[in-house]
Amino acid sequence: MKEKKRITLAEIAKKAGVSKSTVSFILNGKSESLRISETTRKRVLEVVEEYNYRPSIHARSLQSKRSYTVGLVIPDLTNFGFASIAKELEKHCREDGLQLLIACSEDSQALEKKVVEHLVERQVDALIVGSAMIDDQFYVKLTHQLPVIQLDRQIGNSILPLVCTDACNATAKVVSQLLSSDNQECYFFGGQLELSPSKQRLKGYKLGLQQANLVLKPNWIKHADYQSHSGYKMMAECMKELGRPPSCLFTASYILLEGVLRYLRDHQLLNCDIRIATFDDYHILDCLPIEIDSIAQDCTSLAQTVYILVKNMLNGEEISKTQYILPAKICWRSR
Amino acid sequence: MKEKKRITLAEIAKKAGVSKSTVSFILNGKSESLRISETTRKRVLEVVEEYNYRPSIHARSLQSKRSYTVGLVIPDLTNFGFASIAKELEKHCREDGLQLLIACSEDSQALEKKVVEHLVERQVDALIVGSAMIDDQFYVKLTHQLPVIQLDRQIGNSILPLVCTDACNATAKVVSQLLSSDNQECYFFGGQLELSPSKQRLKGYKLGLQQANLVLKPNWIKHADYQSHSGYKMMAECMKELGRPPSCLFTASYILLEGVLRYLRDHQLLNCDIRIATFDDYHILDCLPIEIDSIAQDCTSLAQTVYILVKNMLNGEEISKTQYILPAKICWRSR
DNA sequence: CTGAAAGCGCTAACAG
DNA sequence: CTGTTAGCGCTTTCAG
Repeated sequence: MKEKKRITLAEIAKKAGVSKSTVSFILNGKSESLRISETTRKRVLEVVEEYNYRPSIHARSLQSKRSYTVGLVIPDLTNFGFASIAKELEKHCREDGLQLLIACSEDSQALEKKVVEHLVERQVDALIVGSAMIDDQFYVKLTHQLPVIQLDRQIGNSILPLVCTDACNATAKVVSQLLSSDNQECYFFGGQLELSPSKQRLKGYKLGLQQANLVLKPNWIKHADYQSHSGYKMMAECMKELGRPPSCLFTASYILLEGVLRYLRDHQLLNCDIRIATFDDYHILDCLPIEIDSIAQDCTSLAQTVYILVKNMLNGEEISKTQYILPAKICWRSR
Repeated sequence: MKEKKRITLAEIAKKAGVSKSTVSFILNGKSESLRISETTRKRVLEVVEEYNYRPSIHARSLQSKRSYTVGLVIPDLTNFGFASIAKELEKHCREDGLQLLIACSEDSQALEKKVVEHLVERQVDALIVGSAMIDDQFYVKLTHQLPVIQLDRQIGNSILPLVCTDACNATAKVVSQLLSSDNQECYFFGGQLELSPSKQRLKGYKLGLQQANLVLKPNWIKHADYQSHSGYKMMAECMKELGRPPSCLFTASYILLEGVLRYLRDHQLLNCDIRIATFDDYHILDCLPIEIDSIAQDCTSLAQTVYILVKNMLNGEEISKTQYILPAKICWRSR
């Protein structure tokens, strides 16, 4: 591994017969304002081209106190939604010469704090977090150093900038549709209620019942955490209560749905009379014997919106609107 | 956003009443070799603690010509396997004070080249690539600047370091099991044959047939690309050829399987007599009416192995073994 | 229009 | 054992 040392600004300057600053100005598009002659400009650019010169990002960062990086903290990269957003964000960043730094918190508050601190040490210019915290104090403090934006999840009633999906209305719509064919029963399986998305989904569920003129029975609502086996257990509980599968069910996440489906499979109930809808959309839902309506987050818009927000904040622009609730997309399969 | 400017080494030194180098040495664990007195050491560390001082990574990078970052280029972050590996790698890196920079190539050679160049500009210390290239020349050149490691995919017969899954043997085992109950037919649906994983899976399929003493019929093998609708189309073709579903089928990826399942669903064939096995494991396979054996990559081991390799190369150690073919795990559901 | 020079914050010789 | 000093490569005044 030969350490072919990179060529520097100084060397380029010498080869082009000008001074370092001239090269620097040209490279940073300041030739205009400084009225650098077209000939020098061309000559310099040729040399730059010839030697395939690339400025050192570290030297620049040191100088400018910017790192040209953006931190993204999400609970889990293997979660399809977060992965999609990460992927889109990475593309946006790259196109602007920024670098996205991705870290996972695994939904642990302690780990989240740790990875954020790591990113801050790296001097990220901005931070985007899908947080598992229940108090935004930690992030509010950070705000003195860099812009912080909440993604997908709101910490309490934090007024920090936020971009997330309108889970409530989509859920309501899906749930009331579930009930349209005169069903008189609809269960809700959810995860940790502390998380803002959970709250919104539950709220939407209740709204949906209301819209269908159905009075909620307390035992219809079950929740534990977003794990497959929790879905399985809730289904088992439900069966015990009813002696049969519920006529309608809304699962607050795909992973819970998996648990439910596994239960049904294990008990030969895949062809029973049950209507299901779920939050999260996966292609596999097109392949199941049960027709399951689903709610898809618009990851492209989420990523785009959050990115624009980041850019604006980095440019120090005054932000008027800081909270964005984006509509979800409903994938109807039952009709 | 107040730019609370960070405290510097120099200030710490002044506050502790010592010189910059003393602080630097202490912070870099060189107190031993330089026999710095325990008292100064303690005093300095106290000041560091008090002001919560963190060295500037950029200044250090500029100086040391290392960026303390590792680049990871994968085709797609929303692919569960790659996401898992990325997640694990990120953890390993973070624990060592490195930062993982993730970028997606979307399986485009042009884009891959671009993102790699971006990462190289960022002066990543090492590069891990799940490449879509068919020629390793580009990477061999890079080798002069930094260590490059192939992950999951081998470019041609490239002798660059490689960590991947033993798809061949796992596939053979699964295929021969499919055929165990005296089936006389087994189709193979695959993706782009240029990609090394595809080759290995096909090879394994053939080996599996052989082990089951079945003679391959050319029309059993179909391939296009790794997209759901390709799986759908191959299945349609197959139906046309046979007038019925094949008795056995191996899909070379989960995404192709999805297409197949969608076809079966659309044509009310989910309960027909078909045996399927697939590469890639997903939990949802536990929930389907068809019992599908699957092959799971051991992402944890892949990540760990590739990380150890990276570390060794970064330490400039002589690497004796550079090609690692890790066993896959088979998830039996049919028995 | 262009060049000289002063840092950005840190490391590592080299002197004491 | 500790301090001085010279850069790392780039940006940016401030003088020509």
